Amino acid sequence: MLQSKLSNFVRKEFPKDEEAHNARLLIRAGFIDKVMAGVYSYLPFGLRVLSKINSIVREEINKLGAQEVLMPALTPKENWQQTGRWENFDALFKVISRDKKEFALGATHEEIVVPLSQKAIFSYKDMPCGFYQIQNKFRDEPRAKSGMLRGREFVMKDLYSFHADSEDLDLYYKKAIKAYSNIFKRLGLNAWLVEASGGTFSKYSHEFQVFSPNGEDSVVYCKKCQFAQNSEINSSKSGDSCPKCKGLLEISSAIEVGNIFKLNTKYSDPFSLKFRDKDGLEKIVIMGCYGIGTSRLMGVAAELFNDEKGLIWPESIAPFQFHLVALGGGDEKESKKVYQRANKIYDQLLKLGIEVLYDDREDKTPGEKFAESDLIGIPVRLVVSARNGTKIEFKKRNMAKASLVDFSFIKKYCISQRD
RNA sequence: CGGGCUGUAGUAUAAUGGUAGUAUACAUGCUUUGGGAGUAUGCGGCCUGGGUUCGAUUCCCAGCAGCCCGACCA
Repeated sequence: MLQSKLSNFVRKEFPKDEEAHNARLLIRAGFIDKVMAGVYSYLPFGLRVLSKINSIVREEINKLGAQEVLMPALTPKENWQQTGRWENFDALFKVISRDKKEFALGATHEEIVVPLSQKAIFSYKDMPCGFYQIQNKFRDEPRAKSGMLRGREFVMKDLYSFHADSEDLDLYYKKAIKAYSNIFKRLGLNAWLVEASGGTFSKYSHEFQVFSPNGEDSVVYCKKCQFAQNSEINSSKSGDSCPKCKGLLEISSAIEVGNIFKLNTKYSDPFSLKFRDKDGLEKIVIMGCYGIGTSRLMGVAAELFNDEKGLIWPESIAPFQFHLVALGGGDEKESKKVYQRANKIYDQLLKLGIEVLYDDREDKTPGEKFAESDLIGIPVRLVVSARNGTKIEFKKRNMAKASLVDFSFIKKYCISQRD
């Protein structure tokens, strides 16, 4: 994309109404805009990152065999009454229509997906079966905080699985854990699988937690055997011995990036979601649910991957792979040549199918271009200038050193990245 | 929902019971071009309502909004 044609949302100052590192950086670098507490717009750069996260999640969940659907955000009161959550779910956003009918904005979709699956699940042969969606969720949080980490509207992938028996659920659950691990690995996140309470969903659950000093959660963990529990179900202190391997327990604050539950019949019961089993008997469907906040993941990445100059995106979710920066100025003829060379490189990169942001703005000084480039945090910066002649300066965002290369090097680099 | 802090220009900030300042951004000109350039000119502002006062952006009260702590967090 040509930067000269893009609206520039980059700011010189951090916003005063955000304290959370992730939101400060994302807003300043022009990825998101704050609309109100806990609600943000995704700007061109931010949307690219979010879309990439969603794509990775989609790929891995598709591999699980789940089917993507899109359910409504506006949902009927009756469904929530059926499960008792119209009254019990405090964070449910409720809206009233002009004829005084009440609705809920989707905070989670058991109440919608169960009646939906009722239309496709009749036999044990119809299972296992999984439906998922990537959609905006609404939660009336008592207090929105930590920037993108706890919003009132956010993007979430929610998957619901349906099974004839609990063994099949166990199997699916294990596969889901693997899928989630793949997702976090691809995002460059070191996520721990942590046992947690099930809240109102079920007896217990598993969370995926990324350690960070700014996390809301607290995790008790053992490096030796990977034992990990949320502090809400384990009151051990740092230095206590691990119940599994007697190793040393440690405690870290952490950000929850995924949560999976065995729902069993909690939501199939109220809707009488039944099927005919091999033995001819009618039985109740067993369920699991699996959530990942993809907009939160963007916040987590921003929270973790940065330095004093700005963001540093992992390749897999960077808004662009290359930031091509042309430095004109000085002698007019030389300047023209620089932009001509840069234009050509831009075209060549596009032909290679590379996502490249091209800073072709002739009215910006080098200092401003560099500062903005670092702030945006694209993994590789390519500089074309009179000083570099026909060579291109190649610099990784997370490295201090730059090197002068030919286009053939860049081509090779792109190919190596694909493998 | 309790407690605390804060609302000044697009953004970030300063001062003040009596004409609101700086930086940046924006517009125009000239100069400049490898780490947020220089210069000149211009445009642009005190959250809302009430109270005290001759006079309130400033003090008081309320509301609204934002942030933080707590409670909550499916």
